[in-house]
Amino acid sequence: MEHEPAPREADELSMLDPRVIDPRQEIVRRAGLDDRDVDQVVRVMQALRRWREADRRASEASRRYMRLGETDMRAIRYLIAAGHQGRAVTPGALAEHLQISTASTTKLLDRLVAGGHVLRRPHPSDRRSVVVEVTAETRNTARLTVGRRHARRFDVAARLSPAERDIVAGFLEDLASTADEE
Amino acid sequence: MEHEPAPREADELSMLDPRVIDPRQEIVRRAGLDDRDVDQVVRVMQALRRWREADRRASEASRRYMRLGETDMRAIRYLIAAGHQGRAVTPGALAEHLQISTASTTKLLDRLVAGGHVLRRPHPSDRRSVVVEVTAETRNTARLTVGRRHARRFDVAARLSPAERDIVAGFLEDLASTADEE
DNA sequence: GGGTGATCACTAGCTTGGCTAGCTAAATTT
DNA sequence: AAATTTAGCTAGCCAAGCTAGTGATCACCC
Repeated sequence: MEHEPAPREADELSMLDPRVIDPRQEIVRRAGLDDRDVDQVVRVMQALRRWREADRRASEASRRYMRLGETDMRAIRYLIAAGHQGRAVTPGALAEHLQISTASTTKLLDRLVAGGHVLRRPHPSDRRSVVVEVTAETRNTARLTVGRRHARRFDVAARLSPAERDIVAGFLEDLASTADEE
Repeated sequence: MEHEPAPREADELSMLDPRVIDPRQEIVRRAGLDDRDVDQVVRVMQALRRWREADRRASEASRRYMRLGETDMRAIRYLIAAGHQGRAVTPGALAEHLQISTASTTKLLDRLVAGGHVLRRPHPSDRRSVVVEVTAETRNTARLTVGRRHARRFDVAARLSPAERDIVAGFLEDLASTADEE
């Protein structure tokens, strides 16, 4: 088995280039760019894709390490963050955040309880309900694995100058709100 | 915080701030940053997360539109890209690309064939094998939905100056290779 | 207070999309 | 020509979603 770093990425690249996806070049014409500009923009978009893929792989690795599914990991991250802010989380709130049904959340919690990752405690004021808490051990493990990934990311951003950080942050914010449109 | 539109986002923010995730502040100390720097870097990372989330939602929307699962959509994108380069794709190659078993690929192709998205043709030179092709209609639909998303992204990058594009691309490339480390 | 509808988590049972194991036909190697 | 490898498929399992429906509790309104 060969660990191909290159062709994997290259395979889908054609869809990133507006000259390919949009044969009539409307996008390019509208933006008023020349070929050099287009190449540069494509480079940005390739980099964006590369990062997203790399990050996906990395977070998959830490999930594997903790033997958790994707949703399970999201749940734990959410619970840790909420706990950090002193907010109690009920199964219903968790379902809402994860955008899954409450039935699936019950099963999710059963899994996490069985794995020793969370506890169900009685809700202090509503006897129908429950408060979910992450165990100390899982919290620490998650902090270590997620934290390390974050630290590396952080270092990269830290190397930028303040002006560069503004440019990058502004670009990403624009991108995010554009993606959310419509 | 500031203009945060979604509490949804804010919920997980604490894990993005190294002052929270790393109480002993080793990350910050190592990078030699003051509080203002940290805020700025955190802003970059929040923006990065916001974009990733927004993009995830957007691509989910186009999957819903085409009534396809995540893997199914990836498969179609791959097939379209390959077709564009004149490369024939076999089920085996698709399995390799998607990183799923060949058995799952058979089922995947059954689904896609049933939905009228792809065709199985006999392989021209290997009678054990098969060539998979996307139907013209699905290709067009995919181009429209994926393409529109891309066009919007493209426009954002196009608004940057050439120098800014270099900064952004460089940053993202660093980020990607850092994420792949270890 | 006492009834009534809403809300909470949970259970039961289905569906989907992965997986491994094993098959047959064809290609390739010896 | 025989043996091995490779390609895709079938059979059957499992994990993690879903919808529908339940019982307990809450909140409101008379």
